[in-house]
Amino acid sequence: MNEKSLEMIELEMAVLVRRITTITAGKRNAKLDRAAYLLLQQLSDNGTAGVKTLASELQLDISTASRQAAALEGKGYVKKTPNTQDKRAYFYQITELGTNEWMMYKQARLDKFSKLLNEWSDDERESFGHLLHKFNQAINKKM
Amino acid sequence: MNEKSLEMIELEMAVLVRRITTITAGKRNAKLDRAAYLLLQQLSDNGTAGVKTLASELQLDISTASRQAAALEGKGYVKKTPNTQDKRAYFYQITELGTNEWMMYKQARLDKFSKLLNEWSDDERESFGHLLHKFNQAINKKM
DNA sequence: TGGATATAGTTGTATAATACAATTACTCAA
DNA sequence: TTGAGTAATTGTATTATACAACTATATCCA
Repeated sequence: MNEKSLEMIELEMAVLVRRITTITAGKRNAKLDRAAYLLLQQLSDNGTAGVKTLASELQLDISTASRQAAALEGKGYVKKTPNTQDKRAYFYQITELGTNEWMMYKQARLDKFSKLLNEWSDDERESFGHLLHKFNQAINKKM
Repeated sequence: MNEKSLEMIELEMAVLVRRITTITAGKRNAKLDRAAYLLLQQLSDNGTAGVKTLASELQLDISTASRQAAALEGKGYVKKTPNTQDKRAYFYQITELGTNEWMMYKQARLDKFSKLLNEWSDDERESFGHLLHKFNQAINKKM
């Protein structure tokens, strides 16, 4: 294995996380944070789910997922309905308001990425997306 | 611009940050955290620096950099010497102990990445490192 | 030259995201 | 029918961060 590439990935990954933390830290006024965004994305993609499922999909502790879901419910972005089969459990479902907010937030993110990457070639963007996906899969599989 | 690639990057980036947060969150016993690691890296690469410089290089608030530097000084990983030219300021320098810890932490990270990426081709690893670097530069320039 | 302004660093305080532990209410199987 | 297991919530602690107030020093200019 080429050690130089490995070192580059290792370093740039640390820097990337630092930068993204900086960017997403200051936004006090934003209606959605990254965690909420991914949670809504899950519900939007896969329909209803309970806290346990959400936590496992997002690789969060159940308690964290529970608080996030409760926060989103408070804002009216998700609806919580009791599971009549299993009275311990609930179904969470994204609301129309939640869908709207989620789509607006997503569009804002897309705009930001679009500006960041507007000088890249189509090849580079495609390759980057593909490799990021592959990397995330590797994490899922191996950690 | 190919919208599909953009959407892929946007989504995978959110997932990546989530995964990395999960990975780095639980490590109570680790001697270094990511922030400290980057700070030591700066001092290791560029020699001495004051808090203000470190903060600006890491894109942290000065107060945060100050606390991190103080924490590292407490552990004996950096040495703080007064700047005799400007008595408001100090020079921070990595110690031998700090260098050792930093190198061990770095090696542990490299091992982890090595395992994650061991099924990738050299081309993929090189390309990923290069694109990550390019992305970080874009963030630096445009945000 | 001395007072106003700027700067390096520290410390107080607040916030956000998280994990772990304890608890509650319920389910299920022996 | 009771005891082990489970879904969710809530209490508590930790960590990383930013912003604001402050201290000590430096610099600038009238």
